[in-house]
Amino acid sequence: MMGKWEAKLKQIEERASCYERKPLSSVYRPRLSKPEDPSSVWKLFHRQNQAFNFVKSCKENVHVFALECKVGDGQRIYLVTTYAQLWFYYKSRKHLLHCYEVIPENAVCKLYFDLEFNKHANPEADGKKMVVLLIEHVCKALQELYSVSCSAEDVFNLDSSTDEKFSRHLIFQLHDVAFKDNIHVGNFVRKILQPALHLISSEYDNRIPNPVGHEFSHFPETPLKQEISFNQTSPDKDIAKSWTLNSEIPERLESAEQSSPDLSFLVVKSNTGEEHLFVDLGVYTRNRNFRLYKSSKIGKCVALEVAEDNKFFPKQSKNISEENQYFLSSLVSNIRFSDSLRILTCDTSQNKRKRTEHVNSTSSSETIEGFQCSPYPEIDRFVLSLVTKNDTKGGIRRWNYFFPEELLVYDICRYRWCQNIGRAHKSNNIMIVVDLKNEVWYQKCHDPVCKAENFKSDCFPLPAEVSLLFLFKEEEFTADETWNSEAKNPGASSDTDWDNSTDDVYFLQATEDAELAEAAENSLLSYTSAVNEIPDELIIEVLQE
DNA sequence: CAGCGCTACCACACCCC
DNA sequence: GGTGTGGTAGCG
Repeated sequence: MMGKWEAKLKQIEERASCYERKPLSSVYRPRLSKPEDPSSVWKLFHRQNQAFNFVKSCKENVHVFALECKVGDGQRIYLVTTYAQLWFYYKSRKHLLHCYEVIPENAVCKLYFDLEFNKHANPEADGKKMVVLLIEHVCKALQELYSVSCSAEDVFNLDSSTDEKFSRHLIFQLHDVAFKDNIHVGNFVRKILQPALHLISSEYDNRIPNPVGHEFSHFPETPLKQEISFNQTSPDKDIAKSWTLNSEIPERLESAEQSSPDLSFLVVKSNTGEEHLFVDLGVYTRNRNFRLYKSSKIGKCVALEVAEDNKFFPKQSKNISEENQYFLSSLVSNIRFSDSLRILTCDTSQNKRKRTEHVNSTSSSETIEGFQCSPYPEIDRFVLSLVTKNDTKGGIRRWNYFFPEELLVYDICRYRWCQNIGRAHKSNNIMIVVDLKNEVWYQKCHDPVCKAENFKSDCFPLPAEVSLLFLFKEEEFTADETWNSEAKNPGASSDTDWDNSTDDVYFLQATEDAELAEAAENSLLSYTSAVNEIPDELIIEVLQE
């Protein structure tokens, strides 16, 4: 035991001295080149953190990929480049044979599945049929929980089977729909597969109370989990409770349609004879590595290829080859912005409770605002001025930047005035969308009714000072060393704030989490606690539960 | 010189009947 | 025996 600690300590000391010798020398300082120069980005890192920090400092729309090293022990290095450039070197399949997409935490992503079973242990299992049934079940659940319509033709079906193993990846190509991040995808998948989980573990049967008597509600604000007390000291128990709560919804839906879905086809045996699910539930963790189309694991020579029963065919394009289209479709975190993009969420009630607790404990303090700034403090201030009328002082809950369209989307809190209905919403928040390209702003909102009609307010011009500042941002760019103190104090921002801005602006989805992570970079020890302190309140999309 | 993020599992301590 | 805690091996 002591040896472990000593080894760890030594490791940390070594790293510390390494950082001292080369203090953040990898901070990327782009030249002030013309924007139309398509400068190439191709950079390797030994550490995932460094790769993501580089992405943030990079003005191109780049992504992190993991490459398996020659040594067969699962060691990886991290490549940062654009999708286009990766494909250019990747397509010949002479290099980059064992490549993984890193699905970034907190990034919007597609619904995806990793499916597998051992053929010898399940001689009677018909893999293709199981895929068909699973897709049917998932589509039905998407319809019932989110009113999202899709079918097998929207599911990119990739095969990596061997004689030993049936193995597939499914990547759902939903139209104008994405999940908030892959943690939410995991919550959704576990939720809709609960009937199958019951079949495996009889323990669950004892824990789940009869749902009769609970009212079904589409809204998470409904206090239907009031009876559950918060139990800080027992995380395991908490999880069990959240399962219990989540199980209420599918069971009620089942009873509503007079038939409970038979998910017994999902139960397979492992080579040791234990019962498992056909669906691998272990692929929904932060920064999950997901093998790329046409890549193989390092020890094996079986790559992911389009399955023979795949029914998804990407749109033909003049500029992009069909193979490239398949490649782009296979990328879980490759989400194109569209004006009507819907972000689906699926929280465990455990997380919801945590968030509510946190809001309750901090909402009165000043600290929240400090973390709610985007890299554009001037625009933040303008947006805040828009959501301040009389006594109502709105705030910025979080912001997203969409690279190709140059859109800043602000989620507003404490101010719900909606131009569509001419009054404030009772329980749904609004958004302010800032279009940097066209120098206008408009309002949208999270209310299901407004969403259903795809409401978007008239466009209003951005004030001259905001537009002008944006024009000058390239010139004003300098290296940033003063980020920490500035970011936590947006009110006192000066023009040096633009130094920070260029860091995060081109990130597909930058949240306060990402900012904090960077803020804590100089202090590795404070990283965890800082992230835990992020104030985060109720969910955006409210169609689930 | 150099991966990452979990979860299942174990050993142990404490508590209560 | 039940329950919580801290630490680790090993899986994906």
